[in-house]
Amino acid sequence: MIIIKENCPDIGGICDSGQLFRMYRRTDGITFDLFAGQRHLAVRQQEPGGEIVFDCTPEEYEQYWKGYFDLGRDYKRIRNSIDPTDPFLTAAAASCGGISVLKQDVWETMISFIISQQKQIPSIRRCVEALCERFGEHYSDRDCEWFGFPSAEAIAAGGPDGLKGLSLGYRERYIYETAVQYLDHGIRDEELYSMSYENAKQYLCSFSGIGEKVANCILLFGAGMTDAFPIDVHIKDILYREYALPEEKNDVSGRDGLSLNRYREIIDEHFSRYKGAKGIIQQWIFAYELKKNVRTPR
DNA sequence: ACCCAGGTGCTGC
DNA sequence: GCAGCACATGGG
Repeated sequence: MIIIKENCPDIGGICDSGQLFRMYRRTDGITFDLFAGQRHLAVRQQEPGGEIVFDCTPEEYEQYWKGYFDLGRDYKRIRNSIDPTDPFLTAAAASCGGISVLKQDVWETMISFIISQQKQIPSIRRCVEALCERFGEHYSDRDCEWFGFPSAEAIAAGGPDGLKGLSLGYRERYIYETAVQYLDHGIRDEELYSMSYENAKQYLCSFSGIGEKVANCILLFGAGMTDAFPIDVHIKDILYREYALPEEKNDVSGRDGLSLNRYREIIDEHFSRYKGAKGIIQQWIFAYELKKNVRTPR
């Protein structure tokens, strides 16, 4: 058991944040089961931001989970740096500023976010879990049974048709091809960490089914590149609604009325001041938007 | 029946 | 460079 008392992230908020897909809330509402790579971790937290209990050894904590939850970063400083004249961001940080950006396994993040495209989060969770059941190794500890995240070897060995029946749709081909490509030219996670943002993004985009948005998710949630800023439909909704100019909103109908480069411009204008934490801010406004849309948006 | 989801790749200009 | 389109599957 490891107990953290100071500067604790919001574990429930992380569970619902959409940056990972294999974390589950138990029926007691305060215990969470997290599956990452081949590992299982039980975490308990009575209230958001309160004391955290990790069910693991000190070695496992120091070696893996501490970095995984990004506990070495001063999140309070980031919250305090927020522009008080920005009402949306101020509200988002008040509601979701306890969410830390995770450092997940790169391969797992690649496949998870290839699956994520054109899917809602509950559906992504089911697909990732089904993939683990088919190709992952089986494990158990004293209170849990689970499947580890499958290796590239396992997926490639299944062949092009090995992914059928998992509701992956057109992403089947992307996943199989990426597994084969990864065996051919995949690099170690540490090598990716040491690359420049641009080179790392270019490398990731060389895989089938990984484009600009998914690459940014991998860099943010898997490589610790905290200035990566994935632009998805929810972020577009936010930027259009909260930050676009009234004139330009007059001309067009909705989020698709603005070009991708215009969105990049808006991000530059309002978020570049948070250098080193731009992606963390992205995660906070994304999670805040999800939370607000808890029932039938539009 | 219709629209949408943490998009990507391909075509044609 | 950018717009337009096909690509599966499930939910509202």
